[in-house]
Amino acid sequence: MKTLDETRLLQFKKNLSNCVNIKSKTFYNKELILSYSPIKKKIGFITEGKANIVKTDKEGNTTIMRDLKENDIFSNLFFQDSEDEIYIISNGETKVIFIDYYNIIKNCNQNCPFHNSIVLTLFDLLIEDNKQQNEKIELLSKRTVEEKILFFLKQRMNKNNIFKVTTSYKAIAEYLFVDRSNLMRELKKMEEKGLIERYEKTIKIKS
Amino acid sequence: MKTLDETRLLQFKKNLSNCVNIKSKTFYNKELILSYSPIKKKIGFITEGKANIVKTDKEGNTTIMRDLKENDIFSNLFFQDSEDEIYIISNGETKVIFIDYYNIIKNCNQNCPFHNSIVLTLFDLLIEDNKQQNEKIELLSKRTVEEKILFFLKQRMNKNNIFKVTTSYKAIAEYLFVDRSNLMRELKKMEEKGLIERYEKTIKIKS
DNA sequence: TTGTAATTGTTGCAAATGCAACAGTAATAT
DNA sequence: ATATTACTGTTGCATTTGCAACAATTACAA
Repeated sequence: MKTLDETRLLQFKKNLSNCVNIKSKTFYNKELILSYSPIKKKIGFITEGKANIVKTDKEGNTTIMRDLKENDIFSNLFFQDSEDEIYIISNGETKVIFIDYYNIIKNCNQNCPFHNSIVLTLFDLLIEDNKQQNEKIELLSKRTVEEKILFFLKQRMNKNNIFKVTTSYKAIAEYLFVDRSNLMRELKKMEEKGLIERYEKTIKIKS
Repeated sequence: MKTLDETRLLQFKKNLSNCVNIKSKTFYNKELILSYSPIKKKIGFITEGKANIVKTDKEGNTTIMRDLKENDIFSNLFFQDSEDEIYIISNGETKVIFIDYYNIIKNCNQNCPFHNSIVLTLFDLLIEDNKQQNEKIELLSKRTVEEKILFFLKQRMNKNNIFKVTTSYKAIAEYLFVDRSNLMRELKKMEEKGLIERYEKTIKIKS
C-alpha cells in the first residue's frame, strides 16, 4: 500500500491553504523556481507540471541532477553551499506551492488542527524524495552506459515495456551523466544485440 | 546556524526514550543492521559508530551506496523493491535506535508532549540525509576519476587540508564507484601533478 | 512561411577506465 | 609465532567512453 495516495495529497493541499502562509506560483518553461539560499528557507511542492534540479559548475558544465514531477517536493535546505550552483528550473508550465520552513517548525497557530497532518505529509514526501534519490544513486552506480540505460528504461517503461522519450535524448544523456553521442551509439548497439527496439522516440525493452 | 545542534539531538534521544516504543541495539563489525522489508517499516538512528548502505546486484557486485555515521538516520522506507539487494551493515561497533514508523504517524499517546518535537527532529534529520544524498549525486556527476577524488577529499579534509584514510582505499574506490587500481593510478598522477601529497594513509590536498 | 536554433545521428580518434594478474605488505586469527 | 586473509601498489592490455566535428532533421519563433 502506498503511504501517499491521491486522497491524502488532496487533503494536504487543502490543509496547506488553511494553515500555513503559503504562496502559490505558476512558472513557464525554463524559469528559475528556486536557488540556493541560506537565508530564505523554503520547501516547494509541485502541484502541476515538471521541473529539474540543475547544477552548473565553475567551468559552465550543466548537469541535470534530478527530475521532479507533480507531487514532488524540493527545497534549498537540501543543498549545501558549494562551488557549483544549483537551481530548480521549470520544465514547461509548472505550478508550485512554497512553504516557509519556519511555518513548519513553529506551530502556525496555537493548536492549529491542520499542522500535525501537514508535517506528517511533508515527512512522507521527504521519504519519497529520499527514495528517488536512492534510485538515482543506484542508477549512477551502474558500471557501463548500457547498464545505466537499461536501468533507466526499466524504471520508466509502461506495462507493454514501452518507453517514450518525452523530453529528448540530450536530456536523458544529461540525466545519466553520459556523453550524448555515446548514448546514441550504445542504443544502436543494444538494438543490434536485440535488447531493445527503437522507432525514433519510442523504445521497446525486450529483456 | 545549524538546524541540528548537539543540544537538540540530546533532547531528541531523551524524548525518544520517553515516548515511542524504541529499541536500542549494539552491532559489531560487519553485522546486518537492516534490510529491505515492505512489512516492518523502521527508521534507524545511529547513536554511536558508523555504518554503510551496501548494495549487491544479481552478479554479486558489491557497492557502497552511502556512508553513515553518528546522528545519521536510515530506513528501509528509503528503498524501493529492486533486483538488487540493499542492506545497512555496521562498520565497527555501532549503536542504533530503531523507531517504528507507525509510532511516528500515529500519536503514541493522547497528546504526548514529546511526539511533536520528535517528529520535527526526524523531519530535520531527513532533510540532513537528503542533503548528504545530493552530495553523493554531485560527486557521481563528476566526469573523471580525478574530479571525483578531489571532490571527495575536499569534502572530508580538515582545517589543514589533510585527509586521513580511516577505512581503506578499497572502500573509497567502492564509494566513488571506480576501479580500485584506477584510483591508485590516479592518486599517483595527482601526486605527480602536485595536486596532492600522500604518505600512506595521509593525504594533503594542495589546491 | 521562412529563417534560426536545437536536436539527432554518425564517425574517427584520443584518452580514460576497468579488468586481470601478481608481488609485497599489513592485519587478523589460530 | 605462524598461518591465513585482506589490502596496497603496480602494470599491460582491451574496452569503453568522451570529445569534436559535421550533416540531416526537427522544432520554434519572427
